[in-house]
Amino acid sequence: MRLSKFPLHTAKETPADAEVVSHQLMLRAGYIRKLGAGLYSWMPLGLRTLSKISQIVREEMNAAGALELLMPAVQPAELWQESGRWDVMGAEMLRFKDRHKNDFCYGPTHEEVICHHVKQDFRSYKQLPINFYQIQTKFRDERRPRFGVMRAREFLMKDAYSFHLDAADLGREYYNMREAYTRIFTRVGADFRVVKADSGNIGGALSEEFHILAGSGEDLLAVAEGGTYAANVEAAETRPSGQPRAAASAALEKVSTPGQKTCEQVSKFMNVPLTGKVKLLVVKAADGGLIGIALRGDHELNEIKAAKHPKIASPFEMAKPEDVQKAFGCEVGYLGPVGCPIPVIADHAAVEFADFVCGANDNDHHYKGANWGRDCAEPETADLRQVCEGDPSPDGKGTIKFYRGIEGGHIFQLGQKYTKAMSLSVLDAQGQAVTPEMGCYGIGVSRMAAAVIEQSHDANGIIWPDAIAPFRVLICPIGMDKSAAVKDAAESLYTALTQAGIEVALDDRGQRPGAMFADADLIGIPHRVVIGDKGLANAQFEYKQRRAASAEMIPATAEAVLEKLR
RNA sequence: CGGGGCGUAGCUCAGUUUGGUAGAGCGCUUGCUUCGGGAGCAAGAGGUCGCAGGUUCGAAUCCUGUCGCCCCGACCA
Repeated sequence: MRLSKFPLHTAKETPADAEVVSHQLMLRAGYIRKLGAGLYSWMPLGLRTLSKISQIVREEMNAAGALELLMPAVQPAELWQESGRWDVMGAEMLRFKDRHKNDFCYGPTHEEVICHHVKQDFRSYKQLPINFYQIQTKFRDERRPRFGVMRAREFLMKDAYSFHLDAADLGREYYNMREAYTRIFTRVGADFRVVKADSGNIGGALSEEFHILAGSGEDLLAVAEGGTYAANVEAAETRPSGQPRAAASAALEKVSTPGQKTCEQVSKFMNVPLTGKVKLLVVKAADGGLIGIALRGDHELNEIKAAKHPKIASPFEMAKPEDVQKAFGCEVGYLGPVGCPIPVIADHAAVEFADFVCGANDNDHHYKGANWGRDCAEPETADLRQVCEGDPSPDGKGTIKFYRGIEGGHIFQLGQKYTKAMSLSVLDAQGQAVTPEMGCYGIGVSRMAAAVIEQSHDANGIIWPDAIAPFRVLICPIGMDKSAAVKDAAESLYTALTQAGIEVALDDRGQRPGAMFADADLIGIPHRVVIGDKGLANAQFEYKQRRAASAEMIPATAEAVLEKLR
């Protein structure tokens, strides 16, 4: 590609509304342009990278035995009513009517549609297993789109759906996809981790996320140092310590603690560590009433775990302060398990110590020397808290450390949730109707481009891995319009590399060197060849890898350049 | 959804408090000089000041409405 014929709209100044580095650089380098909130056009330069990621995904999905198809982005409401998600999805799903006043949505995902098609054409166990995928534009009306294409409303996604006769075969395909994803993320050049995940409102049993590690990531990951455990903190388990609780040694004593409402305040006021306090949260119970959740003073509730507890309402909802006042006769801030008027579930860690401090269920008062079993009932326990950095890994191997990550892929074993809802069945070898097991596997293709930039950039701009760079090599001729030697050398190198199948760009815009170098660094082309009279006098090109600190001189031949690309 | 902020040239922003002929830098066009890390000089082009209504002799500026965009929050015992 000759840059004189290619729209390279780079900017020196950082756009005002871009917060994260990838968004800033993609705008400055002209990869994307914004159309509206969470809506971006991919300009020719950006589309080259986006297409490369798509192609890697496509190649690995094909190699893994999945079959590409393409479904409509617009979907009729009936399918969603059938699965029961028309009412569940909420405002995130963009809905509209056609001219006949029929309801439609712009597909946020395609479980319903693929189930519909499998139902149309699949009758026999002999036709299973099958894995369909597509690379397609999705729309999710995010409550708050941000970070450019990283959390856009419209985005490019690879979504795959597999169908199986039994759970064992689903498990096999799940690991097949896990392997394919690992190859995809590796080829794209990302530093990533596979972590256990919460399956969210998609449902299903087992699920894992592929996270691209970056400090700006929206997700917090709990990874075991010195072990293999890794999970999104949303899903990271905690385990009882296994240490027996010390015997009660102090008498229960009510203490005046005027105005001390938070754990931190009480801890400081009474001079006890946060780890010696039990806090009580009041939430909506599954039966419509209220239920207390006891946590150690320094721990935080994991709402996702709470919502999964059979006695706690799902979706999770904190009790209103008025309702707490009515039930306890005191303000939120003085609640505790001793003399608690509602049932209590405790996190494991909240029952592992004796002589604790807690709210007295009386304004401006706390208890000290409180003990489970003596001053209040031994509560039911469960894993309800957020994992902490430094916790032992739940599998016993290693210690938890936190990382930030950008979710680039997510794989699920859905089981029969959708196949059942959509009344899908095939006949097995015995002629019996069987509901297939289903898996689904997504990759945020457009997000991945931004995530790689978050991970790979410097003060001058993007640093693309070779595999997804819009061009692998950029030729910068110095004084091309003045020097016939430079022009000839640049043209013949350009031709030779093109013929060798290398994606090469020739900066024939007639820019000054500084401007060419600044653009080269900003758009992040991994290999740069500078051709000038000085070098040619010694039969040399200057070669520089984008990531390298300095350039080197190489023989002025296409072979020498190709050698550098190997 | 709640809170805060911003809409003025392609981009980044002044100007609004205190109403009086629309500004700068970058970018763009032309010419000359320059030419190894975003050149210099000169001459230009480019804005119904988000939109609608109102107040006023006069509105980018004041008032009302509206649309768009951005940020923060949605863990509290």
